Amino acid sequence: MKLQQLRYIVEVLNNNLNVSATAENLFTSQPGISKQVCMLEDELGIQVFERSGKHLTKVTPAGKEVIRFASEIMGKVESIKAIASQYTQPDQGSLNIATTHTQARYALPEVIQGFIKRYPKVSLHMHQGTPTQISESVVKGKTDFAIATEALHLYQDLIMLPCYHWNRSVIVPKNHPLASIKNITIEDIAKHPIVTYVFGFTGRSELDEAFNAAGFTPNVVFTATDADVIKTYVRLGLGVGVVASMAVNGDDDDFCVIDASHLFKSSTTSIGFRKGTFLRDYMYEFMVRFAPHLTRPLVEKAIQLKYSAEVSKLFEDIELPTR
Amino acid sequence: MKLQQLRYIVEVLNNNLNVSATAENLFTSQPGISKQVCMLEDELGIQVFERSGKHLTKVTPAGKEVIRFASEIMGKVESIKAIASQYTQPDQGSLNIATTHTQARYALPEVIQGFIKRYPKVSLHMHQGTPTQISESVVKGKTDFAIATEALHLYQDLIMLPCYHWNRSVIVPKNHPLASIKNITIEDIAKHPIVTYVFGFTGRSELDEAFNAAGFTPNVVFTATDADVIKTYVRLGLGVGVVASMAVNGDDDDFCVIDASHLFKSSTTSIGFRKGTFLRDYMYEFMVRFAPHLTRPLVEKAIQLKYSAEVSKLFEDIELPTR
DNA sequence: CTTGCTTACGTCACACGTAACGATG
DNA sequence: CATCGTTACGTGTGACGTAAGCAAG
Repeated sequence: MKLQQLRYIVEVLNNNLNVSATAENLFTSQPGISKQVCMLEDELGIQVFERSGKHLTKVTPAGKEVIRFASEIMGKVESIKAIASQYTQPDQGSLNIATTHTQARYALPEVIQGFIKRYPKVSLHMHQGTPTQISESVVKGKTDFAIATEALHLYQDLIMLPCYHWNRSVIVPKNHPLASIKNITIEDIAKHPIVTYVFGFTGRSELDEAFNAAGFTPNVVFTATDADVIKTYVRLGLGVGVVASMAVNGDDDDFCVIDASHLFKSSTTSIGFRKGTFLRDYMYEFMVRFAPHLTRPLVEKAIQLKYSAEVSKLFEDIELPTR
Repeated sequence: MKLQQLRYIVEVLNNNLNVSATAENLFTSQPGISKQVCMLEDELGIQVFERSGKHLTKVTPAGKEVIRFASEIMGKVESIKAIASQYTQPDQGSLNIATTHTQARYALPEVIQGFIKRYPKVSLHMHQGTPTQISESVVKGKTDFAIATEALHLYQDLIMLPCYHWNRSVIVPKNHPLASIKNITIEDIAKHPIVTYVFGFTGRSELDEAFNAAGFTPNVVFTATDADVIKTYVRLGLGVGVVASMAVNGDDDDFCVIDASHLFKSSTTSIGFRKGTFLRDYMYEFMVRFAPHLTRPLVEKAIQLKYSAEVSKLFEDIELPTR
């Protein structure tokens, strides 16, 4: 059994069982991969992939389990390299952050600015995507951190640490009837068409929940994955916008911004990373900059835990900031 | 980076930094290992081992971390092999159990008899040792299961599942003064010299605790690691024996056996295995035979957890047998 | 007929073993 | 001087790339 063979089966799966594509991505020859995969299967005495003729059609049950372990092994190999770099070039390396537009646009800029100043030699990459894509990218080891409000908790192989709570605001054009109402209610909003986040994004579920609880059905006429787009359509008069408050804290003085923290349950944004991987010093530093309560000892303690319930417990007594 | 290189550094550490000894154990040449270790160090750009001249003296801090990951990788490599065997020869394989004399002699025979009958092709190996040796042997991946009352909980990389409670009995020769006392107390026992387990073995700590709590100092004149030896010395009139009740449930009619379950806190024997390894079907089967409440779904649930506190919680509502 | 996996074959790296060398205690 | 790790060198396995063969949609 060779490390390459394990890498190959993992990557073949990541490339939808297309060996040719895998070969291109790994900058090697297609027969090379094919042969190594067969040799591994021979050595193990099992098929990892099912074949119809000469095409790989799917992964066998045994293959799934093997690939799962193989993937963990590759992760740990990366960790060993990271350990080495940590000792040879503590201030150099790369930091890949997978996150949503909301975080990238409103929560992260300041943190990243400070981080880059402190670690100018670390090359920082932002990968934007849906919460699901984000989580999977971290699980697969393509990115180091996932930062999102949704979906992270669905992945058992992620360690997920709460960072901050945030609330929503309602935005309407200045001449809109809602602009003059005091103590706005769900009922008030329900009378108007709504423009907000796509389902599965940026705490969208809390919105639906609040309407449900109040006995109304929200008339969502338009959804987008980011607040900038939502704002644009609110400006066009398409409806009432419901967005994260941090997205309207700035200089949007062509809007009327109505705080809605009393209407919707606050959401929590978390940072997640892959279980069992080594974290560079600068990664700890990034976390504490993003969420000051995530000190290194606390994070290390959380890493020891595995079950999300235990992690929640650890954070029970910690006051998270609200933005 | 090659799997062998990782195996080599792990094994060199296991052999107390003696490369020659490592080579012998791995049935390969000493220069081969030496070279691969150097090559790995070159590739990583760090020293794994500190050298004084040409002797390996100790492991560098970076080396410790690297070896930790390397060891996990080797464990997962074994898991992949186990998965393959599970699919090719579900009833064949090996089962290595590390345990203490008490378990091997009194708790396991029946279970093992049944197990061998069900899985005649599985080769079963018992490794006797101190609780510490047992735990380490599992942590290092040399054995599959650790079964013991003590020390297991000290190892973070072990998943440890409670199996059964057990109590102690006092044994004295038939003509001994204690033989005629009704409702025996700690005070009664404290008047006599005591023969019991070595510290760190078979729930010895509970014995000291009980004496302490009652305000007496036990006069322990002789300790042994197993009940058979203890019995022998009780027969010689050396003192009063305090042993696990399961060790005297048989045909020891030359003794007076006095139940002492009201005097000492009961102990719990656990089974432990290495975190993150694949368990063969027959391993699950072994566990459920040893401790009927350890059904496969329950064990799988426990595997998901990582923190011992969570495991304890999982078993809170489960009634363990007492022997 | 195109896409895509496998087989065949030649080349080159490299893992391993033997033997000699050198350092430590 | 005995133990033990490194260096030197020769050999053979095997990983990889190129080219040809062949099944599926």
